[in-house]
Amino acid sequence: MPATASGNSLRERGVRITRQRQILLELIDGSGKHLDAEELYRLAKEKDPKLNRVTVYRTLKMLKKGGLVDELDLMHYGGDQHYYETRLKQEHAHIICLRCGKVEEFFGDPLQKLRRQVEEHFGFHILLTRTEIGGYCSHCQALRERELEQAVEQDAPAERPRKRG
Amino acid sequence: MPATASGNSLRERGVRITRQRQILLELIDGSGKHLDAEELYRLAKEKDPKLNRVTVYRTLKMLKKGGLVDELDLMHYGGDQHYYETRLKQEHAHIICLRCGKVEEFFGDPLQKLRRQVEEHFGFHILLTRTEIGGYCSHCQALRERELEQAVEQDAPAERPRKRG
DNA sequence: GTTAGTGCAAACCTTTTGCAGCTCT
DNA sequence: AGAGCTGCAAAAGGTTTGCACTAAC
Repeated sequence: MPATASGNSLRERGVRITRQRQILLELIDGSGKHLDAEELYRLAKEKDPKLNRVTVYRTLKMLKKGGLVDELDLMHYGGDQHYYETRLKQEHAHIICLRCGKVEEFFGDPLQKLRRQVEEHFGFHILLTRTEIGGYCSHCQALRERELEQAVEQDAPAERPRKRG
Repeated sequence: MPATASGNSLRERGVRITRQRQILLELIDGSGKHLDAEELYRLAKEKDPKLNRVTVYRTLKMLKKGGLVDELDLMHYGGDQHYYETRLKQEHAHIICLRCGKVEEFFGDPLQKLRRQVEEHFGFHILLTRTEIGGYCSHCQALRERELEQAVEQDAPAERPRKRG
């Protein structure tokens, strides 16, 4: 169970495993999606209504610092918040459809090659990497074209969804 | 000059070239660095003290939308603000030293290969990409080690009371 | 003259901080 | 017992919006 693994690894560093942290770790590990702080908070409150938003932020910060989770921006698709995922062994890129918001993950040798080349070329010691690719998924490409045609007809440009506003 | 090129390209889209926009375009194009909104605002005010911060944000948004500038996060090195650069013909990664903040740019075939593979593999239509790599530059690696050693020494002068003394 | 763009103030969203009290070890 | 963690309130940082006025075309 990944949550337990993280728990152990944290415990060894002298970090206390509180009820709140267990809940949050399980959610980050268990949910198949990339959660942002607010969504994580919402889910966590279902398990413990007293759990505070601040605790979510503090826990995320700690996990980030400890290298247990990675922080993503997902091309700011949904706004300026950050998304989180448990750190995998293998590097991968995130591919975000700017129309439907679907996120794909790409594991491939260009990423490892990039890493190696950067280390060699600059003598750089890499700690974290983030590769994000935005555009339209195969499904949305046709739909997008139709949208644009309609937009021209109606002179009403379609904006992508935002949380604010 | 790039500012003029951008200006023309904008004009063709029916965007008005105001004094404020000229100033901002020149700054983004001319400065060798990656500026964030606040720094851009500061520099712009030197040329026109009446220019408003909001205009900076609105102009950046427009340029982003128009594909004339790219938005970077630089691994949130300096906080949660965004940085901007004029869009180059060639894709490149940003390599950020998390100690000194120095930013290197890497142009290399892994990036083109990544792009091609993602397009082929997912049938994805790529609009923008962002690759950021954080770590320690060659210069800072040694300094970082020394910092850590000193931190340990100052933490535990004679003994090393891990849990209690 | 139109219409897009600006400045100003105020709102907004996300994240952080200070502090008193609670809890894990 | 005591450092570490939590909750609450409040603030901070970065960005956006509403509206009346101004300026580019």
